[in-house]
Parts: sequence; C-alpha cells; structure tokens
Amino acid sequence: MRYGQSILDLINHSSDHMTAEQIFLTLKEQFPAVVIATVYNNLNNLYRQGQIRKISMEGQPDRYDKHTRHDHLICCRCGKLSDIMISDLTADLEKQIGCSIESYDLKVQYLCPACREKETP
Amino acid sequence: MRYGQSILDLINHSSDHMTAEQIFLTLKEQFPAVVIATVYNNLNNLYRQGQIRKISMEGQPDRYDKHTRHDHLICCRCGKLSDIMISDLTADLEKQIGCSIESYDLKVQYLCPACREKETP
DNA sequence: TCTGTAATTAGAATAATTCTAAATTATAGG
DNA sequence: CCTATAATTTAGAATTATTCTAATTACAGA
Repeated sequence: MRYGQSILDLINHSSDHMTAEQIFLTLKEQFPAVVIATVYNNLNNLYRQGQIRKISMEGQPDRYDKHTRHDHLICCRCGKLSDIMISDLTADLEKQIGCSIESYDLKVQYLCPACREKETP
Repeated sequence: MRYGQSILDLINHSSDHMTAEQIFLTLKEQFPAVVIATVYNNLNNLYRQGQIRKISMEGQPDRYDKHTRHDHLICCRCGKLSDIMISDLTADLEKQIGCSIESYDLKVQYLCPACREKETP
C-alpha cells in the first residue's frame, strides 16, 4: 500500500467527510500518476482493517471518515454533514437487545442553523 | 400513481426490507407490464411524502421499509438486517444537541445468533 | 367527447464502484 | 547485488443501481 498512509492521513487530518473522488483529487496534487481505482483499493483495505469508517448517505457517493467514536448530524434541508459527540449508547443498547454488540451508527437529522435562518423570514 | 398503493401495501405488509428490484419482481406478478423505472418513480414519491423509509447500506442497493418508528440490527458477518425497537432517543438527543431534531436513524452492528454459532465450534 | 395533466413505458444515459490484465514496484533469499 | 515472487498500481473496460428523456397511455373534468 504505497498510498495507504497518505490516504489515512488525509482522512484523519481533515474535518470534511470526503468522497473517494475528493480524496483522489487531493492525492493527485502530490502524486499526479495516481488513479482512482487505487484510491478505492486503498480505501477498501483501510476499511476492512477497521482504520476508517464509511458513511453511506442516500443517493450520494460514500464518504470516508476517521475511526474515532462520534456520531453524525445531517441537515434535512441542505444535506450538510457534521460531527457530534453523543454519549456512548453501547451499554444501554446491549441491555435492551440482550447481547453484546459490535458497534453502532447514529445519524441525526435536523435543520441546520443556516437553513433555519432561511425558513423563518 | 397507479401503482403507489400496491407498492405501499407491499412494503407495509412484508417484514423484509426489499430492494427496488425485489419490489419490481413482486409487483410484476400482478402487473406484468410494469417497468422498473415506474417502481423507482413511485418509491421516490412515497419517500418524499414521508410514507416509507429508505435504508442505505454500504455497497448494497437501497432498501425500503415501513415508516413506523423502529431501529435496525445488522449482522456484521452475514449482513442480515432485522428490526428492533430501542427506546425513543429523541428527547435525549435534543437535550444533548441543544435544538430540536427532525428524526434519527440508528443501526446496530452485532453478530447474529446463526453466525455466533459458526464462530464458536 | 374533447382536452390537459399526470403516470407509465422503453430504453438510453449516468455515475459510482469494481474488475481484469498487464506493468510496475517492493521484498526476501541466495 | 541479483533474481524470483509477491503485492500494488495502472489503464481502461465492465457492472450495477438509479435517473432521465421522449413517446405513449390513462384519467378527470369541462
């Protein structure tokens, strides 16, 4: 994985939730010969190894994210995605489900401040 | 929407989380002339009207689900998706985020009983 | 019955992602 | 240092889910 570390750094040091294409374009600045299939290969490897997260959002290309525990806030008007930290639900979920869980994924839909602004004139 | 009600019934009366193609194949039994673009049109309409939910899962076609409040359990080994009812988190989330939310989406990854069986020999 | 709007059909188009085969690069052993 | 083997990358074709376009059909109201 010649590019593995660069891609991992990119994801870890950016607060955006980049698509494979955005990662590809950024990486290309430093390594002009790189090809998008290589980016997908590396992303899939990093993902399988549990080093990054993948965010699937309806009708959009997948986005890649750091692996640290956090949740997501999505504006239901403009689609803007941001990070939030909600208290860890694991123990609670395990109690309710009745067995141990691997992980969970929480997305909260809301109206972001910018869109709320436009809403009320 | 000639097929809207049929599609809605299909989704509401099935415990599966069907893809557009599965819905199309089922609908075709009753209406052989129907075409998959029509199924997508109707699903998109029902979705925009808030009558059904859409579940995006990584690397898989979207699945459609009834709109009643519930959460999802996904086996991290075999990918099997099932419904669970976790206590409503809305009030808690609003308190933590500090504003009102539209909705949320909770997916819990675990090892399903069948896969746990195979795990421990 | 006529007319206009909305839904459906057929099939082409698009976009994200994966696949294949060849070429290149890295790695380990002698 | 040289060679063999393995792993990664490249280029570009292929795949798949979904959307789009244009033509056709259904349907409701005048």
